[in-house]
Amino acid sequence: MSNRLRFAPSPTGALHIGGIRTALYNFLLARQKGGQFILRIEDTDQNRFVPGAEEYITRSLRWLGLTVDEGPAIGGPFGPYKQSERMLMYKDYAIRLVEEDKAYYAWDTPEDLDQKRQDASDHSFKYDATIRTQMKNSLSLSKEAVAKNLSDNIPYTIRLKVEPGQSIQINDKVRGEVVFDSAELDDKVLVKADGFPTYHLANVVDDHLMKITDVIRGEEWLPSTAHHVLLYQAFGWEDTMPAFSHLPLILKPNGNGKLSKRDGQKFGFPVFPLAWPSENKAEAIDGFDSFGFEPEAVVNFLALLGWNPGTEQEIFSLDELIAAFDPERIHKAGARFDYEKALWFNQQYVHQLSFADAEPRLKQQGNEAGYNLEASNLEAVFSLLQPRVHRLNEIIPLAYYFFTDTLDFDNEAINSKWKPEVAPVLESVANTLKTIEPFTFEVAGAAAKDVIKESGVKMGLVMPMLRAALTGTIQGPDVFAIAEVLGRDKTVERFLKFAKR
RNA sequence: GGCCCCUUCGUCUAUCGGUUAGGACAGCAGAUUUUCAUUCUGCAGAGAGGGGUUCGAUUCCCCUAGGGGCUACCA
Repeated sequence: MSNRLRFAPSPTGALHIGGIRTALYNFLLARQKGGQFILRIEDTDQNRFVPGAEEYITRSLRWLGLTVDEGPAIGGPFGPYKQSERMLMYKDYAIRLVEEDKAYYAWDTPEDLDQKRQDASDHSFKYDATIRTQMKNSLSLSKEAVAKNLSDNIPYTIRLKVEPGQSIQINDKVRGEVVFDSAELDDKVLVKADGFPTYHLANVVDDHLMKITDVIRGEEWLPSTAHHVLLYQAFGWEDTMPAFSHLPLILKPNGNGKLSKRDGQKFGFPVFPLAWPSENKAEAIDGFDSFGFEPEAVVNFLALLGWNPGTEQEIFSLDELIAAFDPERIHKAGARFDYEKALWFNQQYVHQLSFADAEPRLKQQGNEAGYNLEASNLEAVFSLLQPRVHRLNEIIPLAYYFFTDTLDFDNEAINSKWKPEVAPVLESVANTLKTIEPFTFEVAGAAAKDVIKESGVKMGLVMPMLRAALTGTIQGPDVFAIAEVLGRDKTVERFLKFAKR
């Protein structure tokens, strides 16, 4: 049987890059093994549901090129793929466990439990074998009381009956053998009082029903994996239990703890693939897309955050990643998010971009900035600026002087270098360029340099002013390369105008 | 507090007992670009600490320290 992997986010908001990396690793292994990559929406918590989150997840995966084989939008042989649409079955599975004495009904209210937690001095309260006979459940109550509670429809939870004295061994692809003592485990809630399953139940049932073979998920799930193993055993599914790989967490760039939503806003870099639009501006969040990142670069960067193939190759296409990926080479320790390195990866991809790839986006960015791009040679502009930027969306602002005649002069920098004797030189350069043929950067450049030399004014004084005349700033691409793209008329006009400033 | 995981340059990492501990990002210096960016070259920079095992430990084991996760009727 082929490998079946799933990415199972809960739609509680924008997906951050930790989740994206999890999705990516699942995708890579599925593709490498010729198996299926499944999207399952785990929306069993009604309170945390966020409208639009599921759609955001779908859009993010599409943007990154992680195509889904089975999922809510496209269906598949094991659907539905949204847990809220699979509601009825979970409880039946749990009740089956109750009937086999592997789980039980519990009528303790959240208030009861809170009280118990407060009564215990530290964090010592644990709903487990040592305490369950003192609680309100179908193990401690008389048969009659249980029957009455049930017939009275008093809301209950169903808890897994964890028997102490067992050693639960997990063979994790990343971490090796991890052992838990069942005496340390609590009787996890399987079904909540509202009838919804908890993650633990729904996850195990669905992974079994959807024939999932490999579970790749975040490290935060490692402790509860012991419960999941117990569940597989309770259901008699241990033979088809998936292989587990628990991923290291992505940490804050500096300081302690895992990367959070807030870090993006705090440090000024994206932590989400796509921008999360919101009418409330304070809630709107930037994404790698709105920062001008290439999806391929994000994939490449994330793939190498916590995993590497053991070679010195750094740039990987998605296909190369699929070929090279190996869960056993996933690093164990958490990895700090490094925005500078992400930028570097993006630069590598931006420099590889063809004009055909870039053109539609440049046009859109130009239009959004209010420029009319039609009059200029966008392809030439692109090739001039491409090697200079880390992100595609830096080009239009940097190249604004090709799209407007209203220059934004950097007067502070210009005035500090301006000498009056430069003005006549600018004029003679302009006059020379009026007739020079052909108007290319080599020919025009050579001619202009001759004029400057003859004038006796230092080259270092004139050149910055030529650039300032064309662009408004004293840094940027080669002056005559700009001039060629700008064309003879505009070049001459700007030189003359600047000479009279 | 308890349980579990982790620990190589500032950061991401290679090394599967014997290496001048390699690479990348960032940093610094130089070259190119009469600017800036790019590009190229070079420099600097690491095995948390302590015990073992071994002829030999970054590598295996233990302890300590530090970091992280979990400890919800959230996922």
